[in-house]
Amino acid sequence: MTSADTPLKPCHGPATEQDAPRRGRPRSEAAEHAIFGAVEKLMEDGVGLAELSIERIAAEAGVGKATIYRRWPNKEALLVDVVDRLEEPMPPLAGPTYRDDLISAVDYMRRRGLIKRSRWIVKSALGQMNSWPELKQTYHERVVRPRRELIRQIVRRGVEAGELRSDLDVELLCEMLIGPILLRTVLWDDAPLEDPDLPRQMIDAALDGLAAR
Amino acid sequence: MTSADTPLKPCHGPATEQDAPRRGRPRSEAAEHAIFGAVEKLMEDGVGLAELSIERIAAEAGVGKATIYRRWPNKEALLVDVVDRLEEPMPPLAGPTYRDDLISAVDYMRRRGLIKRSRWIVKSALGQMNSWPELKQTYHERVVRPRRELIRQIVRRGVEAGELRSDLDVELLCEMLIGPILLRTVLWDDAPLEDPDLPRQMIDAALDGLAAR
DNA sequence: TCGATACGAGACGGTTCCGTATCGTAACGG
DNA sequence: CCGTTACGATACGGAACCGTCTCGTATCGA
Repeated sequence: MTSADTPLKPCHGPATEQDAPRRGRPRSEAAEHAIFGAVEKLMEDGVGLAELSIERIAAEAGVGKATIYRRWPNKEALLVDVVDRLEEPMPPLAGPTYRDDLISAVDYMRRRGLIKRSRWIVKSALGQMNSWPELKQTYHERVVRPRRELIRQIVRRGVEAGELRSDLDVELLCEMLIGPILLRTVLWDDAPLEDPDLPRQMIDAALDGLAAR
Repeated sequence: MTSADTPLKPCHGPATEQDAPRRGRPRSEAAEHAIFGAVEKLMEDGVGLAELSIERIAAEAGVGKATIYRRWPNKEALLVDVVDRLEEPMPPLAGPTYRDDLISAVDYMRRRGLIKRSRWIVKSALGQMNSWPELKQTYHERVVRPRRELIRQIVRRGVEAGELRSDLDVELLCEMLIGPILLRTVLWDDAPLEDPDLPRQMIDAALDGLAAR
C-alpha cells in the first residue's frame, strides 16, 4: 500500500477552488485549459469518440496523463464535464410575439448547429446513448431537456393566446416546429445552415402550412 | 511466407455463390446466418459500436474468428454488409394523391423507427460519420439518399399539381414534411411511434399549418 | 479414396489503451 | 529552508482486440 497513505481526494470534476486551501503547489489552470482545448480540437478534427483516448488527449494538450487523472477518475467523467462545459445557456426570449420567440429559438439551434463541436457531441452522444448511461443523462439534462422545455413553453403561450391550433397535441406542435432545423443539424451534414433567414422561413412555413391556397 | 501459396480469394462480402464452383467443402450458409444474427442481436442488446468486436461477434455466433475473416477482411467490411442487408426497399407508392404517398412514406419511416436494429444503425452511423468514410457512404447511399429521393419526388409531384406551395424551396418542403418523424426516431428515444395514425396527423398538420384560423 | 476447402476452437505476436507509479523539477505555505 | 503538492514524462502490468495461424474434424468434387 503505497498510495493509501496519501489521501488523494477523489476530486470529481475539474479543480473546484473552494474547499480547504491546498498546501503544496496549486493546480495549474493552464493545464486545465489545455486539456479542454485539446478535446475540443480533436472533436473539430473529426476524431471519433472511440479514438478519443486519454493518452491522445494528453499528448495533444502537452500534458502528462497523471495531470488528467488527478482531475478526473476516467475518460467518461472528463467527457461528461466537456459536454457540460460546452453548452451555453439558451438566449433570453424577449420577442413581442410567440412567433418571434419561436424564430429566435430555432435560430439558436441553427447557430449551435454551425459549431462543429456542438454537432460532434450530438452525433457521438447519440451513438453511445444505450451503452453509456451517464453521458446520455448529462446530455439530456443539459441539452435536450432545456430546449424541449423552452419550445414547449413558447408553444403553450401560442396555444393559450389562441394563435396556435389547439386541436393538436402540444408535443406534436413542438416537433413540427423544430424537427426541420434539427434534421439539418444532425442528419444532413451537407445541408446549409448559414442563411440567417432560415428560421423565419421554417417557422412561417410551419405556421402557414405547406398546402397551396 | 506460408499463406502466399494458398491463394485465398480476397472475397469481399459474404459468400457469393456465383464464381467458379469451389472444390472443397462449401461455405456454411448457417455460419453466415449465425454471424448476421449475432450482430443484430448485439445491436438489439444495446451494445455500442465500439464494443462490437470481431471476437465478441464470433463468440455470440458460436463461430470461429477465421470463419468471419474468411468472408470479410475486417470489421468495417462486415458492418458495411450488415447495414446493406438490413435496409429493405421502400414501399411502392400507389396512393391516389400525393398526400397519400406522403403519408405512406412517413409511415414507412415510422415503422423503420420502431425496429431497434434500424435505430441502432442510424445512431451509430451518425457518430462514426467523420472518422469512417466507408460506413458513411454506404449508409447515405442505401438509406438516406433513397428516402430523400422518394420524398423529393412526391413533393415535386405535389408542387407540379399545384397542391403544394411553389414559393418554397423543394428542399425546405421535404424537411418540413419528414423532419418531425425523424426527430422522434433519432433524437427522442422515449417518443412514441406506435400510433399508426401519427403519419397522417403529421402530414395534415404540415399541410394545413399550425396557426389557428 | 483422396485432395481441397471449411468448420470451431484457440494459441500467438503485436498494438493500443487503461490506470498507477515513479522519476526529477517547480511552485506554493509556514 | 522545508514539507507538500503539482507538473511533464515515461515506465509498468494488465486487459482487450486485431489479424494470422495451426490444430483435429467435417464435407465437398473427382
